[in-house]
Amino acid sequence: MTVARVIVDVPSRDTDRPFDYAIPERLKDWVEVGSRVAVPFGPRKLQGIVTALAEDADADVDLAKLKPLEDVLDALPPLSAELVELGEWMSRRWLCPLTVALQAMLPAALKGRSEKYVSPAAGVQWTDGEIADSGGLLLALGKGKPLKLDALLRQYPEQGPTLKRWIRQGRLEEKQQVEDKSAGKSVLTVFPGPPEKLLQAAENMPARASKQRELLRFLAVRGAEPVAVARLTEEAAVALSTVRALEEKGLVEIRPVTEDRDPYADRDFPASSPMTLTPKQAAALAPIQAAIDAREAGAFLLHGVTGSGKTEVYLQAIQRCLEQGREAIVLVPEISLTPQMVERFKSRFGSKVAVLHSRLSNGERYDEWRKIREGRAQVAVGARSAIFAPFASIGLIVIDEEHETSYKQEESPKYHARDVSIERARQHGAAVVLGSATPSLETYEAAKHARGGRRSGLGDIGYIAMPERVANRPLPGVSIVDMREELKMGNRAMFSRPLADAIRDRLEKQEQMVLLLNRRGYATFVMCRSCGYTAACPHCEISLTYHRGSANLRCHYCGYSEAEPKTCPSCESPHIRFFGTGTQKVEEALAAAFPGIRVIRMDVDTTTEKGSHERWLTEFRERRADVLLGTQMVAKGLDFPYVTLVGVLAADAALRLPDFRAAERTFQLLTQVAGRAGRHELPGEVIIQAYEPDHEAITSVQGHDYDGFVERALLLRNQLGYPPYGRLICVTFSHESVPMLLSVGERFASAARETASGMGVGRSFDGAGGDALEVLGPVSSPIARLKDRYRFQCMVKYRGEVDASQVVSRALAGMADAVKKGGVQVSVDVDPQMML
DNA sequence: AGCACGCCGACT
DNA sequence: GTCGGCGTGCTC
Repeated sequence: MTVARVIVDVPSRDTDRPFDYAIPERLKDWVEVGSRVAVPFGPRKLQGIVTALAEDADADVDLAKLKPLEDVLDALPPLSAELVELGEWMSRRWLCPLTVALQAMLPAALKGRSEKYVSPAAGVQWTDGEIADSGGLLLALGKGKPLKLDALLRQYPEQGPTLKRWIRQGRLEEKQQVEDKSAGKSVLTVFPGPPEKLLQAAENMPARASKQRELLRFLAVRGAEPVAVARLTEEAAVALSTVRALEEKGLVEIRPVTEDRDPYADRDFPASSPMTLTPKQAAALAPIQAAIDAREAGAFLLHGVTGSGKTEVYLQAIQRCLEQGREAIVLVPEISLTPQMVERFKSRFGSKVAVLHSRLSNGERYDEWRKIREGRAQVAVGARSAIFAPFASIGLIVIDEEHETSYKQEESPKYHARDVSIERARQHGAAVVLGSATPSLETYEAAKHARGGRRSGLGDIGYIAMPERVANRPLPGVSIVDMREELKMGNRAMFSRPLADAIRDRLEKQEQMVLLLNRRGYATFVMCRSCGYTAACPHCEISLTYHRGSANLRCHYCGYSEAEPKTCPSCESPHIRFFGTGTQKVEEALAAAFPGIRVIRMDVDTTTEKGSHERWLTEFRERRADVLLGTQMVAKGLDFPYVTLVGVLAADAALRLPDFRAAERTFQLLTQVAGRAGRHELPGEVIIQAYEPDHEAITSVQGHDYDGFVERALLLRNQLGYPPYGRLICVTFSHESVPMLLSVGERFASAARETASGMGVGRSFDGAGGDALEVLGPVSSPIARLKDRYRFQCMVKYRGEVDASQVVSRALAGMADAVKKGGVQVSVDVDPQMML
């Protein structure tokens, strides 16, 4: 008998293995590897994914005792055998439960949690007293429709015990159902009759019915194409009743239609055709096309300076891929997934493109996802999770701005889309293109062998350089201003004199500017100038940040907030002040120094509203503002022809963060933002303000010297055993009690060391070459407390061909019971990107 | 992760 | 005596 092997949706180590189920006759034709199913699991009902079909049950389970699958939840399995396999690989690679990996591949609409419903059992008598005492609960239930248990508990909190007792006594019936939120939205749609008939009817319409006559003529001209009621009433400027009146006369038909919510339906994308490539672009495209033609997995680093025309290379590579009947995935960092970006792909490939980004509603994203799943789209453009686009035959995966940290997911599964892309490409025989002006050191090092270096963890990566801008436009001139000198000269303003002069100059010429406030490490926090007290979250070891709008202090980690203090809570001094600089303050300073200046401020506060990001950029593009001021989000991918000045405030703010990638990040950010200037006819200029102007991360930007910066950085990484030469796994333990954490941490550290030496891995990390693994810690985490739990971490640092994931998972398995009993939470981050 | 089963304190 | 506290063990 064929059985279904199912991974149930319970994200824990205990249940991280397949459970076997019998397949009832009625579901036989529907169950496949990758099917989403509802299964009974103990006393409850859960969602699961079929990961295999087997001829016989697992050895230690009785075949006769298997429970049957309850339902197959989709007509078309949401995952394929290939994606299930990819999930298994992820689970091993990033040490997460398989269900967590699989879940990451599904659109939110399919992550149906199971819900409990309650209804009165048939034939049960209720006394008047019970009905009265239940405070309306029984009356609500008496309406016949089963109600959600958790909603009832929320609505009638005092009735909780009574409710549970009745369920136990069987007087109330409890049913559990796996919810299916996947049903498409239905839209009321008008189906007009033939135009001649409509025109004739318009003639015969009584004189008073002018609105109906107008509508009939409108429809006749518009044609027989069905149209949504809401759209029609808007376009024709008529009331719903007018449309209904035509329906009653049998002139149009109205019925609900389940249709895709195309978020770009109301936008026209002018068609674009492939541009003639520059010789450099053509030279870059050739090896990529050759790899696509060869249908063998392979990866390239496309190292092109800002403005070198990488996107056109992507587009033509995708073109080749589509010509072969294969599909393509394009990953873009979330914040540069702007309409500008989308437009380029939509213009070239039209309806073949599905767009996946976080600003879509769950329903909209599900519709885009379905276009891919059902073969109606061949190109997926999206943020990180689009790497799981359910294509059948991928020919090309592009990762634009591959150095961006947003490709690493910070929650479990803590995967890196770059690594996933290489594994997926291996399964499909596809080409991977990693594009960047400032490649991550990992990628750069992996590509080095192609320039005469050696191999590394990412495997063999080809190297393609595009060192010049299109049309030989020069890279912008970069000057660095030493803010300490400015201070010495008596300038205490936010803007140095060179920057202020340049701003004034651009205002005069009516050109545009981008101002970047590097706020990481410079967050606005509250400090008492008398005693040095700083406001911190009482649950997390985190400074509270000041929010002017609501006049309160908030914790960015747990959401805790308190009123802004008037006096210091510690010494009662009134000299308590807000430190650091926010974009608001810069905006005010700009207005004061340059009267009449028009500023668009973009940061988390002004771009949370849906579509606001796009609106601001459009406004700036149309030159209705002089300055685009913002944090990191103004640094990426924007392309405005009239931007001739880029200013950076506090360029070195993040340099001293305790993260070994601090310099790399700073250099990348500065280079990226510098690239926003002078991308078209007008030449660009960049002014960087810094307190540490001699730091290499800053001076290298001046010379546009990526290679030099990176070579020196790599040397340092090699000496210290940091990535890409050594690799890291960060294991964090959290608990209310510090002694408990210390003991668990010590146990882990010694277990990991023992496991490693049992596998024949040495500990010495000094000297060159060879396999080695060392365990650092336990030490207090950079975030020492979060939501009232203390945090300690151990860092596993290793080099060579060590299976360190295996070491960590074995060490943790050996202490699983102690960890569980003690209530210690463990979180593992393989290849952590953020050391904070 | 839930959820049930199971074994100990404060109430009708 | 019972209701309910949460320790522990299982889920095909």
